[in-house]
Amino acid sequence: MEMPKRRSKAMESNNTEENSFLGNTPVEDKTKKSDGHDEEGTSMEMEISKGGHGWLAEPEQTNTLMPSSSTGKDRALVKHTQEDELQSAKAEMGEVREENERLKLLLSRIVRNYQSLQMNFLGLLQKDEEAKKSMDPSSSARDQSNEQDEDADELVSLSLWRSSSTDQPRKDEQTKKNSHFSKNGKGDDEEGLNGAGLALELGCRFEPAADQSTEVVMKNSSSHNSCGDPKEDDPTEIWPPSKTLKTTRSGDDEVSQQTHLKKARVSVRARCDAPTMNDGCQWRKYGQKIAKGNPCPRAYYRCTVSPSCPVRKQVQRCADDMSILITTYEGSHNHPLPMSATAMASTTSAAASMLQSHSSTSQQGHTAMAPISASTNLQGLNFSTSTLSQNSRLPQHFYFPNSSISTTNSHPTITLDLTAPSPSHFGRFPAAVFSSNPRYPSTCLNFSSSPSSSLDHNNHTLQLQAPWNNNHTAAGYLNYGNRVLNQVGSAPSMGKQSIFQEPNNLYQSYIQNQKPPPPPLPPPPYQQLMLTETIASATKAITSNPKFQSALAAALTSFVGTNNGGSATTGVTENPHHHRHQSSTSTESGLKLKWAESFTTNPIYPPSPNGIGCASSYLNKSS
DNA sequence: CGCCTTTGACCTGCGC
DNA sequence: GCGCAGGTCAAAGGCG
Repeated sequence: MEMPKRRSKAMESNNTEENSFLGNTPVEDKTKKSDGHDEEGTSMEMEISKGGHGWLAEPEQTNTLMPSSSTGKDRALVKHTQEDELQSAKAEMGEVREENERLKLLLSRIVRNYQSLQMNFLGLLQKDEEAKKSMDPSSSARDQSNEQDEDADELVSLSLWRSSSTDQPRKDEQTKKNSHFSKNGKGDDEEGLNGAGLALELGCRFEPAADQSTEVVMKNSSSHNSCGDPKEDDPTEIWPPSKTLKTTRSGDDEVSQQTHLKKARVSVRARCDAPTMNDGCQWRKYGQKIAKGNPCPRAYYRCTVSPSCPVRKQVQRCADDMSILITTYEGSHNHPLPMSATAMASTTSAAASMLQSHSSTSQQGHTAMAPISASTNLQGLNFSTSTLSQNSRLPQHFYFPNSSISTTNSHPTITLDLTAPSPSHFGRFPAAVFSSNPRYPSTCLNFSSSPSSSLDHNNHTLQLQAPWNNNHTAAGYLNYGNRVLNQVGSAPSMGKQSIFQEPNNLYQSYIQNQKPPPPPLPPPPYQQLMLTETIASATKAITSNPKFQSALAAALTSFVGTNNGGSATTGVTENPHHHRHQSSTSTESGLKLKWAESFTTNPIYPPSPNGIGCASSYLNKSS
């Protein structure tokens, strides 16, 4: 256990050296880029720089067109210079155009793939409904129905891996997928691309058996975020050079890799009155500790779905706001997950992968900024890691100068902030707040609402509102818009919350004063809407709404500095079954209308006949 | 009776 | 090397 640590230290220094440019200013990045080598994504960076996006503003450009007023020589010189600049600018424009074309292509692929999945989903949905209808008292019918239900469940799970809509036998599919993960070294085929990374990665579909599967799981789930993305199979592309060094040097690749991966954590901040968030998994508490700096005890849970499951979670109330529950996940499940747990699992897995990406590119320690991989797979915030290697070379990142809300110093932590402090709703995009702890980058994907719905084209943010707390479930519906946060990172999520949290602070104070311990009564059903739902629903809205798709395209255009040779791995993954469950089985009264409203524009997931747009009933199965 | 939580002890890693 | 803090273990007790 010590060795990996020491190695990782060395790695960090290595990494720091290799990625030292990450701390450079955008201008420096630009300098690097403009020496003629157009690696993937470079032009996009340039586009961003030129596009008026504040964080990549480029002062150089402004000088080139300075009017000259002196002699003819000077004038000629200036003119010459200007022509050069013009030419280079034109060349850059061309590159940008190419890049845009590629991204358009990518987007269209994503859309096509999505539509295909949608068709599949609808078909399955119909089947399912027919099966339910045909459920009669006869045992045979029931058996059949049950079988179908099981199949459906299985389909759900299996489909999570699908990056195409093919209907292969499920068992085979799963097997293939698993082997595909570990073996498929190429992926330039359509399936690999599949909507250019439109992998339905929900992360936790592994053969629940072997001990060594754990290692595979760790590798797959954390570094392979998009099953269809072939590049992830190359460890050197997944891991920063230093990390690769680490694993190769040790001669104990899997163990050390796993050791490393275990350190990656995903922290979820959500308002929740319950002692723990219902994330769909089964947990057993194995310890509790008072952590320094927080009077609230930290509870340690381990996943009990499978005895060998390495996943741990820590639950702790936020010291500043007791209504906020901070749940930190570590590890990846090595067993099939309940439906209700897939979204969270995929989210954490994906976020962890994203974190790995950050780790690979921002091990600068003192730099309180974390780059973001531009690849945002919004199935549960599935941030593809396939562009890792490029990220490490191409500093297309966002820099946010703030420290993280992360509570750990020894683990790279990504924080998903799902606090929903304000009932205001429209025009939100998740705000990605990036920060770092002293040693590891920490990323905060802030899903909290923002005080303003104004449009600002300097940033592309996505905000989702989590319907966690009963007190905020009035706003517990999803909205999206094209809202931009200026200097998102300049205010850490906590601070950010404080900006627009006043009404809730009142409530929270009230809560804290009135009932320090969470009420023992079970919350209304809609209160149990879990992160899974929020994320999945967000995904739903994200993927189904053309507006969002265009927004996504914009985000891609702005964010994606890396493009895998036209097969950028960014993709919006879909889990049709997941949606089916969510959209068809809801019994939540508080949310249903809102959800329904949110998805009214969604032709794929219309509100259920009874007007229920989104459900969490499947969550209750496991609770 | 079995499962779960509690809780003190112990282990490990990290900083000084 | 030492101390601190985080994390885990495992016995004891509670609960259904």
